[in-house]
Amino acid sequence: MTRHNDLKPANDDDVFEVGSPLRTGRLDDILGFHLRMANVAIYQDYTAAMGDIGLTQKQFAVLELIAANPRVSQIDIANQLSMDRATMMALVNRLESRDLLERQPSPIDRRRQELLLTEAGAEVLKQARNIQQQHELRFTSRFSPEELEQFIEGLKRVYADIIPRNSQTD
Amino acid sequence: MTRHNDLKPANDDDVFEVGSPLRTGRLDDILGFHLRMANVAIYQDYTAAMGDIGLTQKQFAVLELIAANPRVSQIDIANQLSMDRATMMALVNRLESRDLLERQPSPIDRRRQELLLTEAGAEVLKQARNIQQQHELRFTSRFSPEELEQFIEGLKRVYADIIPRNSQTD
DNA sequence: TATTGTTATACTCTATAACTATA
DNA sequence: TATAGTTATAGAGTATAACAATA
Repeated sequence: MTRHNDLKPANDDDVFEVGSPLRTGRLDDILGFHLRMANVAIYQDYTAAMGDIGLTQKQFAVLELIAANPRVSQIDIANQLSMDRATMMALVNRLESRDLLERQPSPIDRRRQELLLTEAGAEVLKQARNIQQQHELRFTSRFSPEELEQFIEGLKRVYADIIPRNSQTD
Repeated sequence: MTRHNDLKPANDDDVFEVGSPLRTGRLDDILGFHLRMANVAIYQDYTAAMGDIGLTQKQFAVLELIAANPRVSQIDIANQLSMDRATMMALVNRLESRDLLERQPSPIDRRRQELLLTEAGAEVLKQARNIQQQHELRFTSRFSPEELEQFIEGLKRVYADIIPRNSQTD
């Protein structure tokens, strides 16, 4: 229950008591640390909420991208999400084996497989959207509309120059 | 290079051109999506920057927490980072096998192992901090001090009620 | 030559369950 | 009974490299 580590406070601003969190030390000054913690918090709530459906955040994003861009290729989705082709392949395989999407060879470019939601996929996506909305609200409700807009703008600033991962040399 | 998918724009605000990113559709309204993209952007830059040292973000955080809380136990670190005990175990094993930290049985509570940085661990942490600082700056430089403070406050709001994962029933 | 899909391998992280020794 | 550490297993994501078919 309690820690035996309640000694050696680093400074007066950072004393801790039994049962309190650890000193975060230098981590507290690191943007990436807070970003990761926020991501973990959302990931955990998302996963718990989505339990029955069993769609990961990435899988959900892929289904949404296919819904918004029918007949999109794996590589375009991968680039959009800054994922590797091979990772995308594995992810699409999983969704295909659950019959949530299908691959169709492109008539224009025969290297390509076009991705389409199945009826089951569209149905699952619909259910997932509802759950996601509830989940989302548990976090967005902590912000005023103006705050939220500004916050999301900050997030976009962080990933503004994110790199497509399947471009050049291989 | 180009996509063959340049048809069926969803609406006038969302037309896309050849070579442009996909339509993100509903994803654009999802806080968790932007948070994950921001996290991916930082993760990729971090990983590239930390290449030679080979410390993951989590491993770096664990070393920092040990540095700030000498003789801390695995479970306290796990709770602080909202990680599972078993995951923490594996992570500490990796760091121990690289001689970056050592486990010492607690004289007070013999169930516990106290964690301490080795000299090599302290040295690696020092190097990692320098690299991390350069990396960090590539993102924080996009914010004014006031913007950054507000942005981080938002992140903290998101993970304010994050759950310790090793508390109750198991 | 470059691109898309594909397969294979290896590592990390995550989640769960169970066991042990200690409290 | 509950806790800390431990072990084992399985699924998911990530990174890299290579190959075939096609552009």
